[in-house]
Amino acid sequence: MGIKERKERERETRRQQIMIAAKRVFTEKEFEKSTMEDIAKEAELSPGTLYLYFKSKDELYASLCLRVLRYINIKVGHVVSDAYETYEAKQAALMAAMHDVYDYDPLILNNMFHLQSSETLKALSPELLDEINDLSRQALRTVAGMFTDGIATGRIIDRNPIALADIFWALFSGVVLWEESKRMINVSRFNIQETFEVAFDLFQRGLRRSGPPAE
Amino acid sequence: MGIKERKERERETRRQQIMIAAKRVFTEKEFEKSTMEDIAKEAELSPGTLYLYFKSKDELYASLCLRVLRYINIKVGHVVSDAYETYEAKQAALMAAMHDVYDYDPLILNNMFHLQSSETLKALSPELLDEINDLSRQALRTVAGMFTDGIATGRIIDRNPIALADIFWALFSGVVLWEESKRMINVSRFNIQETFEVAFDLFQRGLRRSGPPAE
Amino acid sequence: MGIKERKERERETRRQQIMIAAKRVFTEKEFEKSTMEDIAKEAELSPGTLYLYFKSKDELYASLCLRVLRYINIKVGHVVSDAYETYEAKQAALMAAMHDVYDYDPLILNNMFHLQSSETLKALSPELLDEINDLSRQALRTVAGMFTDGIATGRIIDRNPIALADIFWALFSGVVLWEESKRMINVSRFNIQETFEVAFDLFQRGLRRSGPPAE
Amino acid sequence: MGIKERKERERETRRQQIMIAAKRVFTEKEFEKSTMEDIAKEAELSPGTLYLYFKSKDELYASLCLRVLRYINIKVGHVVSDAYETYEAKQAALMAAMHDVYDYDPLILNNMFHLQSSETLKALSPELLDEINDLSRQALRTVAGMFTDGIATGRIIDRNPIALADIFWALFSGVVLWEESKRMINVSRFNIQETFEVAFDLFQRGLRRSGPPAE
DNA sequence: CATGAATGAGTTTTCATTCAT
DNA sequence: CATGAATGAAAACTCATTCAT
Repeated sequence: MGIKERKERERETRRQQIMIAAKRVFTEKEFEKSTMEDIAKEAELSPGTLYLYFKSKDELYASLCLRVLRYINIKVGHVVSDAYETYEAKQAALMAAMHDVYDYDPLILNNMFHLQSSETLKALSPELLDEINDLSRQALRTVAGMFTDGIATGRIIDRNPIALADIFWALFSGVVLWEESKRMINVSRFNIQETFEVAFDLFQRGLRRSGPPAE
Repeated sequence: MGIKERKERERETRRQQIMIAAKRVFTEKEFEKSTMEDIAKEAELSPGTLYLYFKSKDELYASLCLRVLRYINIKVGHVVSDAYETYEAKQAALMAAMHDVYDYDPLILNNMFHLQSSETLKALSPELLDEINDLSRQALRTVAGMFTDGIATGRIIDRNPIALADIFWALFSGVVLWEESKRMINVSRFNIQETFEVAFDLFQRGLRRSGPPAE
Repeated sequence: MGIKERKERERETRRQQIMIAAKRVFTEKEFEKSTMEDIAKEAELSPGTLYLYFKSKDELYASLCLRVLRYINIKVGHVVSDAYETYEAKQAALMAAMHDVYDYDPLILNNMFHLQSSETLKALSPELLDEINDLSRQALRTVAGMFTDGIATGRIIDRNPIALADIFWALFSGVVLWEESKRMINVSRFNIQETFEVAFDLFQRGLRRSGPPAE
Repeated sequence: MGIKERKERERETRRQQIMIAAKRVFTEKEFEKSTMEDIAKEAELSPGTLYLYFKSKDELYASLCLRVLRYINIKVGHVVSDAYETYEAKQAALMAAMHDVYDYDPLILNNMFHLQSSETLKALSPELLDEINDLSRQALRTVAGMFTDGIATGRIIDRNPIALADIFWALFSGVVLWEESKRMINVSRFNIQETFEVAFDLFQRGLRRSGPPAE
C-alpha cells in the first residue's frame, strides 16, 4: 500500500517537473514554436520520457491549463466561503485572487485561448476535455454566484449574473493578454500592477447600484 | 504615369483578394493550422502567386492585422472628430465603433495576439513592424485623448488616460476572445451582442464621475 | 482539355515511377524495414514528394498491391474469354497466366499478406479498400467460374467451385512464398520453375474427374 | 547438480510462459505492431525481464517459430514411424498432423514468413539460425521420405520427392495464410475446415499413380 | 506575371533496449 | 533475479518556400 502510494507521488512529482519546464518554454516561445525537444531539454529529460507522462503535446499543454483552472477554482472558492465585513471587501478579495492567479502563471492565460481552437480540442482525450469544461464552468458559476448575491441584496446593479461573470473573466483575461502584448510591441508603458488596479476599480464602480456618495 | 498607377492599383486589388481569402481561412483554422495552400485555394490562386504579393506567411498575416488596425483608426478617428450632443453620446459612439470593428473582422482580434509573440515579430520586416506599432499607438492615443478630454471637463473620473485606454482595449479584446472561446468549449451561453452591451455599459458606468442620480 | 489530360498522364507517370522504386525497395527489405526515405532515394525524389502522390506509406503500399491485382485480373480475364481447343488447354493457360503474374512482381505476393492485417487495412482510405476487395473478389470469381464450367461439363470433380478457386489461389501464393523463403533460409534448393510446374500438374491431376478405378 | 537442474527447469518454465504470452500477442497484432511492452504485460512481467530470457525481440520471435517447427517434427515423425494399414491411411495421417499443427498455433505460420526476410535473419544468433534451418530441413526431409516410399512402392506418381514435399508445405502454408486473409478482407466465406479437407483431398488425388486412362 | 511540382528541414511520436535500484 | 523508468535513435509526415516553365 505504502509503496504504491509513494510510486504514485513520485510519478506526480515528475509530471509537475515536466509541466514546470513546459511552462517555462511556453513563456518564451508560444505553443506552436515550442517543440517537445525544447521542453525535454528544459526538464533535463529525453523526449521519449515526456510521452511516459503525457499522451501528446496537446495533452501536456491541456494539463498546464488544467493546473491554472484548478488554482483559480481554489482561490475563488476561498473568497466565496470566507466571511468578509462588507460585500465590497469580498469583491476586492475576488479581484486580489485573480491577481494571485496571474502571479501563479502569467502566460498560461494567453495560451489558454490557443487551447480553445476547435482543432486542438478535437485531439484531446474526452476525460481531459470534460475536466477542462467542468472547471471552467465551476469557476464561472462561483463568480456568478457572488454577483447573484450582490444583486439580491441590492449591492450591485441588476444584470444577468452570468453575463457579469463573463465580463469579469473577459476583463481579467483581456488585461493580462493586452499587457503581455504591450511588452512585445511597444505601444504604451507595460505596467500590469496599475492596469489591474484601475481595471478592477472601474469594474467595481460600474457594478455599484448607486454611485458612491461622494468621492 | 497612368499606366504605372493602374498597375499599382491592380496589384493592390490582388493583395486585397488574397487577404480576404486569408481572413476566411484564419477564421476557421487559427494561424498555425492554416497552410499557404489553404489560402491559395481559397483565393483561387497558386501558392507561388501568394509570394509575389507577400514575402512570407508571417507578412501576409501581419498585413491582415494592419488592415484591422487601419479600420480601427478610421472608425475611432471619426468618433473623435465628429461632434456629439453630449460626452455620453460620444462615448457611446466609441463603443459602437468597436462593435463595427468586431463585425468587420471578428476573429482577427483573436489572432492578433498570436502576432505579438516575440518570435513572430522578429521575422517581420522593419517597415511592417513600424507600421503596426504606429497604428496601435495611434489608436490607443486617440482613445486616450477622449478620456483626457473627459477628465479635463470633469465628465469622468480622474485616472491615467493611457491606463483607461488600455483597459478599454483590453475589455474589448477580452470580450471578443472569451465569447469566441465559449463557442468552442461549452461554458455558458454564447451571446456576444448582450455581453458587448453589458460590458460597455459597465465600463461607462465605471467611468462616471459621480454615480447616476438615481436608477 | 488536352492540357489537362497531359497533366493527368504526367501525374500517372510519376506515380508509376514511385511505385516501381517502391517495388525495388520492398523486394530487398520487406515492408516494415523499408523507409519512405529509402523509396525516395531509389526514386531520386525527396520524401515530401512521395506524399504528393500517395497519402501515406500504407497507401503507397496498397497501390502496389492493386497494381498486381489488376494485372492478375487482366491475365485471368484473357484466359477465360479466349477460346482453347480443350478444357485442359484452358486450365494450362490459367496456370501459365499465374506464372506471368509471378514474373511481373515476384515479391508483392509475399507482401500482400502484410496488407491484410487488420491494423493496416484500418488505415487505408475506403476507396482503396473497396477497390482491393473488388479486384480480389473478381479474380476469385473468374477462376471459380472456370471450375464451375469444368464441373458442369463433367471435366473435373464436383466440388464447391469457390473452394477450388481458394485452393488454386492458396497453392499459387504458397508456392511463391515458400520458394522465396527457401532463397533466404537454406532448406532445399530454390527452383521455382520446377516447383510451379509440378504444383500445377498435381493440382490439375487432382481435379480430374476420373480418379482411380475404386475409391 | 540437482539444484542446478531445478534452476534450469525453472528457467525453461519462465521462457515458455513468455513465449505463450508472445504467441497471444502476435496472434492479434502482427510482429511489427506488437511491442515488447505488450508481451511483458500479457506475461505479467516487466519489459526488462524479457531480456533476461531472450536476447532481443527477434530472438524471442525466432524461438516461437522454433517451437512450432519442433512440434511439426514431432507430429510428422510420429506419422512416419507409426504403422498404418495402407499408404493412403498414412498419407491421411500426415494431413491430419498438419491440421494439428494449425490448431497448435494458427498464426505463427503467417508470421514465419516475416522471419525469413534477410534483414531479420541477419540479426539472429548463429545457433538459433542453425537450429531453425536444421528443423526446417528435417521436417521437409521427413515428408519427402514418405513420398520417396510412395514412389518406390508405386503408390504415387514418380516426381522429385523434394519438390512434392515443397508443394505439400506450400499448399499447407498457402491455405492457412489465404484463409486468414479472407477473414480480414471480404473476398469469400472463411471456412478453413472445409478448405483444408478439399485441399488435401485434391493433393492426394493429384499424387495418385493411376491417372485417367488416356489423355 | 502566374504556376504548381518539388523540396527538405523540422516536428511529433514510437519503442527496443538498458541499467540503477 | 526482477523491475520499470528512462533513453534516444529512427520513422512518418508536414508545409513554407522556391524555381523552372
